Amino acid sequence: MDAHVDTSTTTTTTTPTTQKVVKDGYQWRKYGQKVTKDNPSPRAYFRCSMAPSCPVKKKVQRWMEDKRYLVATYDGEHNHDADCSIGRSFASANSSSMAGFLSPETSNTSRFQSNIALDLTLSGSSQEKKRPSSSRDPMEDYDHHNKKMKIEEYVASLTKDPNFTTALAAAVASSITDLPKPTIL
DNA sequence: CGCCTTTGACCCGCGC
DNA sequence: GCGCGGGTCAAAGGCG
Repeated sequence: MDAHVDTSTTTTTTTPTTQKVVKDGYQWRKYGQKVTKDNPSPRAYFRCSMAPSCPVKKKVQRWMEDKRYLVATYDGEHNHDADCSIGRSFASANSSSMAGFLSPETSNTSRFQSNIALDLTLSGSSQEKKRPSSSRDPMEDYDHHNKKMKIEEYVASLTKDPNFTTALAAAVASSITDLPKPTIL
């Protein structure tokens, strides 16, 4: 699959299905939540509920550095099609595994996953995202920097990248524009 | 009525 | 071998 990475694809397709349809074109079902030691904020675990056999998992946790933001980590590949066209572009972006930011409390507390996911490849600092099979886990990328590097640190380093900041701002902005009631601080 | 969210407990793996 | 942490499963409740 070709990597069609485009932030503008943050098209928040408000699928009129129910309300559990996330903007990335997939339905996610929460199956657990846990507070980790590294980050006092609870980490939520989601699975793709569109296909029972879909191995994709998603972890969402508030960014320790700035709790207004959420960090989403995708694990695995969807073995089925997305729900809508936007899902396809995201599907290619999310295909292997990646971490992304979700805009702050732009919606109801527990509906946060209904926001947008920003592909980190846009940061320009980690263009090599989709390898054949070696680095399916995001941690693989962190290893390139430091074995001890944690997600939060990785994220922090990314924010120092002006390209990433720009991409993040763009994504957040587009999400605001798209959301019914923006509540960004 | 069906699906999703929430919470607690249990299990597995890793490090000391 | 023990302890700690992370991740997953299962049951109950709530909402659409």
